[in-house]
Amino acid sequence: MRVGETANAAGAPAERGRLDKRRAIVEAALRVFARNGYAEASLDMIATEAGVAKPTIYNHLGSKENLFRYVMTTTATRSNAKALEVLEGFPKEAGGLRGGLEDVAARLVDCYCDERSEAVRRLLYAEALRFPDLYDAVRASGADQFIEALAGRLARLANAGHLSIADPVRAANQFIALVYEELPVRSTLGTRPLGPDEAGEVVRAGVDTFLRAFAASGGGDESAQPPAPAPAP
Amino acid sequence: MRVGETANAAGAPAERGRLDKRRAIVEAALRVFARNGYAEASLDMIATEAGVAKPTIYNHLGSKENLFRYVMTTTATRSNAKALEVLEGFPKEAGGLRGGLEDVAARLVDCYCDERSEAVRRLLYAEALRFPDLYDAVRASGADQFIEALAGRLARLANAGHLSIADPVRAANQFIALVYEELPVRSTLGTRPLGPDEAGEVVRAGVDTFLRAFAASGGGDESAQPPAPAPAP
Amino acid sequence: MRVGETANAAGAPAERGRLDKRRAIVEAALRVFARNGYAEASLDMIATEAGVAKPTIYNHLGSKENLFRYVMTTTATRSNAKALEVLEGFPKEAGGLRGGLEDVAARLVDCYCDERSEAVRRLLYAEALRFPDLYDAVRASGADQFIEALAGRLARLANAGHLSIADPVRAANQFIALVYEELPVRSTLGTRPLGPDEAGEVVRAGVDTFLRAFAASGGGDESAQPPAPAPAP
Amino acid sequence: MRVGETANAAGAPAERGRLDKRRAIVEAALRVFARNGYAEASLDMIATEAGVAKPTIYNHLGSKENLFRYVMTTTATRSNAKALEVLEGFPKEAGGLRGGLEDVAARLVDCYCDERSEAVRRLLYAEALRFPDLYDAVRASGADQFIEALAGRLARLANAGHLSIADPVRAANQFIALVYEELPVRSTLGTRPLGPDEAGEVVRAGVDTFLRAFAASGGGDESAQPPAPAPAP
DNA sequence: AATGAATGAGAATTCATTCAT
DNA sequence: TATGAATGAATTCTCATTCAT
Repeated sequence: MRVGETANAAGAPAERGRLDKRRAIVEAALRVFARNGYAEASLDMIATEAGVAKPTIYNHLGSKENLFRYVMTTTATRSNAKALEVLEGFPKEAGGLRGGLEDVAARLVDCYCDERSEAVRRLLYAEALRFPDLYDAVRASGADQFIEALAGRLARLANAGHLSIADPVRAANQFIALVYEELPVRSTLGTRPLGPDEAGEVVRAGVDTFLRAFAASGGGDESAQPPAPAPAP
Repeated sequence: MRVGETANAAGAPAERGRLDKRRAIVEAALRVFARNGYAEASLDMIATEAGVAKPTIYNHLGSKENLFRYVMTTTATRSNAKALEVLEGFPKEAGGLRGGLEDVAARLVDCYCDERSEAVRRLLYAEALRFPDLYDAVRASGADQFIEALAGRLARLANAGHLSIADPVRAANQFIALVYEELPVRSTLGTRPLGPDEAGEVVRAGVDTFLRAFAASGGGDESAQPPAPAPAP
Repeated sequence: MRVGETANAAGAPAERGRLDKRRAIVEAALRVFARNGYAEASLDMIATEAGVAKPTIYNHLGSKENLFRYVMTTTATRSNAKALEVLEGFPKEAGGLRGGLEDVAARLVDCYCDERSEAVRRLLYAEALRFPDLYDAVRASGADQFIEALAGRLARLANAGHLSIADPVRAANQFIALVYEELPVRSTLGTRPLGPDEAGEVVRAGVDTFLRAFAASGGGDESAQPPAPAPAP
Repeated sequence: MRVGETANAAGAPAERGRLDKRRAIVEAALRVFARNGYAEASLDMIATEAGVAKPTIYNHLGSKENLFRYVMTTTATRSNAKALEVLEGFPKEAGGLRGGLEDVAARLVDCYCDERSEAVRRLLYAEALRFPDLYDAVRASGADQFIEALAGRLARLANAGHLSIADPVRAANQFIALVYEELPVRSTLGTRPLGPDEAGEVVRAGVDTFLRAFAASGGGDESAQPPAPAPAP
């Protein structure tokens, strides 16, 4: 039994203990990698934090590199699932469009700013050269799917005449850029907590700009926000 | 006897060699850190690549950590200087506004995609937790200055009635987000070269969205781009 | 229901499987020890190669050290039995003496060059210090018995006047030295296959020298070989 | 400066200390390898026994494997030099032939039974599979040279009519086999000291058999030894 | 100022062995 | 009886750093 396996549904009690250990290892590993980066995370730390002996990690995951890959893809997949759930609340009509977008954006940003997501993002950057394939794998199982789904939602709104969008994929990318990209800077790459509603402000401003750009021209945007007062930098 | 950089006739040869070594060390260090990350960059590699003995690095820079800080801030400062130069070409009138913005954005993106900048960005992410102060230092001496300057330029255009911007700092951030943020993904965090004009497309689309959102409402945008046909993703 | 080869009605099936496992373990162990030496042979390898679980080895043989001892003495005993069989063809008269000795020597050398014998010899050398008693045990159950038997045969020939031998044990040792000792060198200690008839040449030359030295002085050696032309080294 | 180097004649004082350390490492390594075999010799032991820190071994010799190779070839080369010296006393005339051969053989056997030689022999056997090339290298720089030299001496005696030898290389091999090969068995592969004159007896008996076989036929062997009384096995 | 040499501390990984089932 | 899982101990090797020159 090795890495890729999924638990057999009705596990024997022994199997149960085994899976507990495995889970403990993976969770500890994410924490330790997040705190220290790949190179400076030692298996000693991970073993201690997981409450298992070092060789147990090797029994389960094979090697440090493999453990890292597993932790990263697993975590990214979980994050992605949450992000996709967010899309279910995507507005489908013009009525409440702004509010709907803000809501979706806020919850999306929440996913992105989750401690684990931030950790994965930092680690991907950090190890982009050591694990070039990993970035692609994580994107494929994560952000790319999300972009596609978001593009589909935007296209529907455009088809219905509520938005004016030529290239939905690009618009999706721009949407995310507008509502999120200022935040890593403000949180020092997810290292420092954001102030209350700091994310909210960025989200509202981002959605505002997005709607200014893409709201269907004749479009009665019911609640065109008045120019907000400049927040402190 | 230490002499400044102004026409010192005599006495420099020894001092000259010393500075050469220091420069060689710093340059080698950037390359090695960029390739391997902080933890896996060994002073042996750096010393070899710089053509000096290991203790010489200590003589000049004190410690690995200090060398890293020095390399990062120095490089970031240099990058920033280039970015600020770009702003000098910023358009000041409505005529040629789109072209001017595209030009500025293109050159800015060029700076951001420079090998050294990408390396610094990756390293900042990677070591955000180990060197939390470093991120702030680099931002302060780099991107923050640039944002402020860009915000100033935008504000001038707004004052002149060419753009409609309530919060120039936020608009500056959004400008950068729109014209740049898609690129790291496409280049695998600066690890893979971009296709020809891949950056150009992103830049044009970003400026287009920016102008849709912020062009002064009555504003005769001389060349309002028609909705582009959707490019292949 | 599995039945043994003697008509034991009841009780054997489980026992049968057990013995099979034991045999599999011992055989796998010999191969693995031979390939890797004692220290670098892991019980994992042995278990895998034997097709059993690691603890099963402990159930059967107790410990790595004990397994090693058992494998070595067992194998040596088997080798010895074969060598003793060879002696049954030992010539008993002057007629065909040379041919008979060559024949015996050839078959003896064959035993010595058997893969398993070579392995045991290498392992004995390798572990002479770690298992000093093992060497004696293996000698006692192996080569020493053979020397004694060979000495007996030579003594009989001497008594019958066909050979002139003062100390039969020493002569036996010298016989073996003459017909065998060049071979380990040529086969890199049993690690490389010998060329065709490489062993044959050494054997013939050895027997020739032996007969020159020990043929009964008046002795009509029926086929005193003329000095052979020097073979290529 | 690396492995193969020989000391520069007039070493600076610093260089002197360096060479001392290197020598200490190599000598300690031979002892530890001899006691424990390759696999069970740890660099910790070697470092401790040499009185240096572990990394110093790596600085000097690069890796455990390389250290082993170096120790083996170095030691073998030294042994060989001694063996070749022995040949200088080789008898050149019929007069005193037996005594001369016995003398040479005794001193040769002394070389072979030297603690270091025995250790190298054991290690070669032990690691024949792990380091197949090493055996050849050691033979080439050691025993093979000696065999050739001995063959030359025997050929001279044959040319002069004092011996009757068809194939001198083979005769050289047989000479060594006769005077030496019984000894490893008696000393448990060099692991146990030989009794007083145990080697002497084997040597005399070996030379006796050799001369019986190869003394020039008409040859007045001045002191044809009477058949010795059989010694106790 | 620059360097060759040396080292203490710590890294990943493997192994013989033992439980609990 | 046979086994999957777990582990303490030990291995090779690397690294940042310091001396003596």
